[in-house]
Amino acid sequence: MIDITLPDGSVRKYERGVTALEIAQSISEGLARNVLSAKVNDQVIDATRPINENAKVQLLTWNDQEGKATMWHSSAHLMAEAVENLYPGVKFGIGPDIENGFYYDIDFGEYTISDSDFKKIEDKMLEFAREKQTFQREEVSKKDALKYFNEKGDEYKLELINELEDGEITFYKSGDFVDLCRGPHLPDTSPIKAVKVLSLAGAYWRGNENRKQLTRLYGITFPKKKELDEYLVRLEEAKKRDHRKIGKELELFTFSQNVGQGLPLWLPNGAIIRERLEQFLKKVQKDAGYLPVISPHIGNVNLYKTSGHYDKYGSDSFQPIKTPIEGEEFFLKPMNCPHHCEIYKSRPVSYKDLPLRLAEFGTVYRYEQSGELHGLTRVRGFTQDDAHIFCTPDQVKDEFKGVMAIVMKIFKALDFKDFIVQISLRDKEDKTKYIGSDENWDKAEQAIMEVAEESGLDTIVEYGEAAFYGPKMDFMVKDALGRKWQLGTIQVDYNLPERFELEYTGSDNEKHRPVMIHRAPFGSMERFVAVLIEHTSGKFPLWLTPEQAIILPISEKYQKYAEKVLKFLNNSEIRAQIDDRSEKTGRKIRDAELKRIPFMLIVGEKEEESNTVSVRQQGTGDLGTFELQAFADLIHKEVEKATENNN
RNA sequence: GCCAUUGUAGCUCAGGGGUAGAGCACUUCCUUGGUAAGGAAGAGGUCAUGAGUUCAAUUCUCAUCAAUGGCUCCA
Repeated sequence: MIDITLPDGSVRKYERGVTALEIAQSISEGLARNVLSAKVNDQVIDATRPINENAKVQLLTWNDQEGKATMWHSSAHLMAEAVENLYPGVKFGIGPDIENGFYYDIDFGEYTISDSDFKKIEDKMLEFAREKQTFQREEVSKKDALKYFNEKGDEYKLELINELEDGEITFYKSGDFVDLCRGPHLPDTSPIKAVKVLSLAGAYWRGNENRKQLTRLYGITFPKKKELDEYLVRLEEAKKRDHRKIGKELELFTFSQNVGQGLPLWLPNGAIIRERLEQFLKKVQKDAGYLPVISPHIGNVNLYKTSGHYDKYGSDSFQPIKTPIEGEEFFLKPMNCPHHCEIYKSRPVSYKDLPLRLAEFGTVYRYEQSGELHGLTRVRGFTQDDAHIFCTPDQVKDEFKGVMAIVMKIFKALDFKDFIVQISLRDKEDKTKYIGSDENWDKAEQAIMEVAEESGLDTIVEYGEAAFYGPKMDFMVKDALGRKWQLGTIQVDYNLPERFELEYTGSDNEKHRPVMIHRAPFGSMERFVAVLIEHTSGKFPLWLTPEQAIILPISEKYQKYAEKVLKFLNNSEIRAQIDDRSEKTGRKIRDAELKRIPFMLIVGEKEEESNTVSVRQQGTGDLGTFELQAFADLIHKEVEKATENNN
């Protein structure tokens, strides 16, 4: 007999070789029906695998993320089985579960497949699922594994098997489909009641663009039809928050083929929001000792040869502009740092001048691959809220901390709670991708790790994700559809000061090399506004919104009074307009609601007589009658509340 | 850049080898109204661009451009 410890701490005795499924059955039939897999001593395994020694066992169901993962992983096999049945001879790459569902990379060979084929794949999957096919695990020798896929002619699986050790190779068989797989899997296919093949995409084998592109099919499955329907509704809801859609509806920005791909045009409403954000950050930065600078949009090719960017990105940039007579070459600036280095060099610097913090909302241009462009989040021309801090090595940590404080201030002001802090360090294996000395890299990486630890924020560390010139800390936020975007960034750089031979005179009257910190709390104005739109569904905080109030006269008779109210509001620094169309009040309210204008001020006979406004709040409803000054105070108080936190 | 899909009025979309339609928005007129759509009339499109097939192409074919979902990339 062995002791099985359940999550509630209770210990039960079972025969050696008991399975999680049997344990579930011993507790209740209902539980047994719902068990998808099991966590045994922190390892997730098939619910049908024997347990041979004392263990902690957690039964995993649809309510556990790991249970879902098991179901989706098995669903990937089910989809592969369906595809193999419908398109004999196709070859398979990998097919893992993902955050929402699963995918399988498939080489369809001669077949061409499009989304019109999804239905029959789904139908076949459901057909197999209803057969209650079991997932049978089999340990196979490397030799036998190679033999099987050699006969099948699947070079992708052969490649994977060749990288595995003999003795750790397992196959799973469901129906007629046999796959190389570590598992775990469902006991059988019966929990899969609703399936949806979501999309198809090209995906390079092993993520390498020089290798063959396979067809990736994305799908998701559920134990109940209703849950699938709800998921699809949620997807539709999320799409309504898409910044591209809201940007169009609220007239925030647009694109024109005549201007060019990835080159956003900010419309007045969007420009107001962006300006407000810039003003806000400028004030914060002024208080934090930053100095404004302005640099041109192009720079001589030699500047980028000095910085090292020319070698690294020269051929992947917009190509140089040439002067007609001299033939001098200029690049559109892809970043502001080389210009700022030259500003640093414009006069001798003493240690007393440090830290020197040079800030600029600098517009940069990068040639992004056409397939990568995406609304405002990935563009070819954008404005960074950039600054470069030049300091002594001793000041790095404090400066880094100071920047983090600014990022947190911004996130707090805009109520961004759900962000990821990622620290990107060098690839441990391949250090040839980076410029700069080992010693300097170690110093920089250590400083970041220390500050991160002291900040108390949850961080994730990624090796191999560093910029080529230094390690960095990025602040990532998810968009409406769960895609991650990098916003703020802080990067330590020991390399550019070397390349530009930056110096300062120390208290010892010797020359020393400063350290540089690149930082952009918003990241880019374009991307930040995009994420802000998706987080707020276009209901911007009062201090940012383009139009804070709209005055709705009941009829033309009250136009004069409406103008008086408008004048008062404008004098009180409140952004407002009058809806003077000859429409009914209900219509004006509806339109203002849809435009997400925070306050609607209804004025008619009553209001004119008493010198008041009837206030309706967007999304909330009637707030009652306010004296003009009382309404202005209400707005000012709310704006202050939001901005006070920030200062 | 690669794979798949898409491109018809300002927006959302229907249509289809014989030179185009709806709703909303817009303009004008009527209506002067109290918390999410008042009524009528009118104006709007080389059917993304270019070539080919055809008596005839917005519709079929090809190319180009752009957008969408991914992959790769992202100083």
